Amino acid sequence: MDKRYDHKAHEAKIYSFWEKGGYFKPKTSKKDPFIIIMPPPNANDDLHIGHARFIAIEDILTRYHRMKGEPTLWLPGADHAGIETQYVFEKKLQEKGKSRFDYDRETLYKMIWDYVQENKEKMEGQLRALGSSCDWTRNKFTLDPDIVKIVYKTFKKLHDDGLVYRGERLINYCTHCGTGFSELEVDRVEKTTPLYYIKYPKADGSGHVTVATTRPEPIFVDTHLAVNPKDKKKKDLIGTKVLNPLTDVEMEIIGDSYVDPEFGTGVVKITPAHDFNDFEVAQKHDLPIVKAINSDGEITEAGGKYSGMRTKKAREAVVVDLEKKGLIEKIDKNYKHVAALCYRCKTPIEPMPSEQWFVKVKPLVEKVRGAVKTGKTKFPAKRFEKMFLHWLDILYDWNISRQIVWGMRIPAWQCEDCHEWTITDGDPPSKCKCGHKELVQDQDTFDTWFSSGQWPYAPLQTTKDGDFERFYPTSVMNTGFDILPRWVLRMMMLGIYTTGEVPFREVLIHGLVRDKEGQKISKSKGNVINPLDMSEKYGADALRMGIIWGALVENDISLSEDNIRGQRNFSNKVWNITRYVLDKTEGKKLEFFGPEMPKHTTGKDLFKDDVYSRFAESTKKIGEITKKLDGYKLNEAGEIVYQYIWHDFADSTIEWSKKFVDEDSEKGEYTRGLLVDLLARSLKILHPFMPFVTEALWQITRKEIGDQTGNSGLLKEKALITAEWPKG
RNA sequence: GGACGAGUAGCUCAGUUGGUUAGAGCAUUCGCUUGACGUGCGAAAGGUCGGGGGUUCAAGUCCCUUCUCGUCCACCA
Repeated sequence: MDKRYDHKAHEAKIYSFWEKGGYFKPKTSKKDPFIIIMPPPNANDDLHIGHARFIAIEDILTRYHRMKGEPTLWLPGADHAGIETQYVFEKKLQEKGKSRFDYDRETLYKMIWDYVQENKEKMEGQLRALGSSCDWTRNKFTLDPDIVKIVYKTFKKLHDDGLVYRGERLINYCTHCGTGFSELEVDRVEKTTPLYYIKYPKADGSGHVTVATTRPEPIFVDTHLAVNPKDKKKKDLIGTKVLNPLTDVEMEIIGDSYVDPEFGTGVVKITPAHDFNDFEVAQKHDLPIVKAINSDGEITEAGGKYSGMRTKKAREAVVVDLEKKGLIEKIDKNYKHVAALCYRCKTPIEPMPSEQWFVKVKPLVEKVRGAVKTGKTKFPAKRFEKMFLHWLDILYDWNISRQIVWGMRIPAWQCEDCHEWTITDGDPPSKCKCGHKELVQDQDTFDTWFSSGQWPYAPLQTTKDGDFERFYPTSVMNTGFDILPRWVLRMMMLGIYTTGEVPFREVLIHGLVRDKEGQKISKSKGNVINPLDMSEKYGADALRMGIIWGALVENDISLSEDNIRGQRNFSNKVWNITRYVLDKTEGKKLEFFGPEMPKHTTGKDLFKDDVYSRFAESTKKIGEITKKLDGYKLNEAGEIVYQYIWHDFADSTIEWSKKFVDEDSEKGEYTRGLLVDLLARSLKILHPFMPFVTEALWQITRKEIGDQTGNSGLLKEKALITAEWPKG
């Protein structure tokens, strides 16, 4: 054996030994299965350090349960990631001076498809490099035809059950991405914007009413103002008329309780087409909804002289015109308000009236709430349960249409004659209910979360016969808190709706990976830690241990290269422990107390007492580690393993052993036996954390001294990955 | 405006139901080199557990209050 552990010489070989040997596949056993569906990484980029963390977490759990003899499945996959991928791809096009409008739908789709396939393969290689023990024979992609079929079926079922409707609603529209979003895909950022106080002349010429607004540009389509009927000072205005400051058209003042008398001037202009509150008010009062802004972010034809201008320019022009007319009372330039931005590209979101497919969430949400309250799905970290339940309270109907090409095209066809929609589970209908045969498919695709919301069951229904029955509901869903509403919530809604059971029994939330100063990692800060570079430099084992070390799973973690280097040193320590044990035992006679705990001789034989207590210490530590793993305290489990192997086994027992280990006496034989026993146990308990070095050492140890261990049962398994987890 | 989390050694973090001298890793200081490993070994130093008050025989741990960070939510034009 080399003096040092060289991870490059072993990792790839060990991985292919596992994969070719079929060790990642769930075995049959009477025990309850353990299954994690991997949150499918987006197939549009390399894995980043955040992926490395969830890979470490899920692989530790998977390997631990596999060693406990449970039928264990970690199911890998990749996400087409609709808007995300289209955004990344469009950036690439931009670099080449092109845009999505230069290609027809089919060509663009094909180009993104090829791009994604290439990335997907690369990403899968990276998952392997980090030691992921997922079952590649069950690998799935969200756009696999059988998955798409399932998603379509769900859509049709929802529609047949009256839970999907098409309606004109205000949606969150990003003029840059060219698509609408659900409210969960909108970022809110505090911004300082001018607040304009605009005078509306009263129609009877008796003065004016002042309105405060941050958005003067759509004033020309406004037809109403509103005040609070409970506002003593303002309520007399209800029913009176003012003139539109830009068009001089008469506008009526209405009363609605949503107006806050304390804010601004207590008078609000109503722009139903571009503001969610105003839209609601307009529906209540049956006001006209006139679009002032189109999907490119330009003023519509209704805007007269402003039409064609982008909103920002139009605003400037409107303000200039109002100033000329002397209708601006004042401008508060330090007004802070919360702006809605596209979560993808940070362009301001325009509320826009549009026809889209919506899912009624109320009935689905109630079942989700029930499942959480009754503990069918648990959150080991309680605070996330609270957060989750809060989300349930504030959910709106879910807009699932996206105006992008990349994704699953919605299986809905509109009749050119009667304009009725026909929904199928994928195949185009031959004719409309009215008998007409000319039907046109909806141009839109599904929200990615609509398909990934079905990920806990869709792959299982397509992999192997019986998988779904065997493995659903899944054991643990591990994901970041940031997609708790976007993803976990959708999976719960759709999972319960489609299968009648919760999609997972526990939701294990993990925190962010931060740099060593605790700062968020971002390209712009230049503090990116590339997991593959780290793995290349210090070994995948060191990276994995480093990335779970020092913080509970649910908390943010600060990762430093020093930390990873420390773990590399640990992997080397284990290597040298094995080297020592093999050096002292190879070809020598070994004696074991046997697989059962040796009897304590209580002072009659001091040597045997020593052996006993060293063995007992390991058993005690194994018990602690097992308990920590069962409670998802991975860092604490890892730290005990580290502490035990380095300080108890190496620093204490190995140093002690040097007194007897070379003797040909009974003491020598028992000492050597103890070393082998503790080595085997150490490799086992470390394996989930550092799979490569431990498996490499297991193989070497078996080869060197496997036939000396007699019927002790130590080292009996051909592969450590499926060796039996020791009893604590 | 609400809700939540964090504040423990120089740094990053553990400390389950309150119970001996408060722990780990990294960093620091000192000392060890033929004999598993210098990616090593041995030792040391370092904390009035954010501040204040309370409950208790006993509080980092429970209660109240306060300060400082951070996160999430919210339609205030």
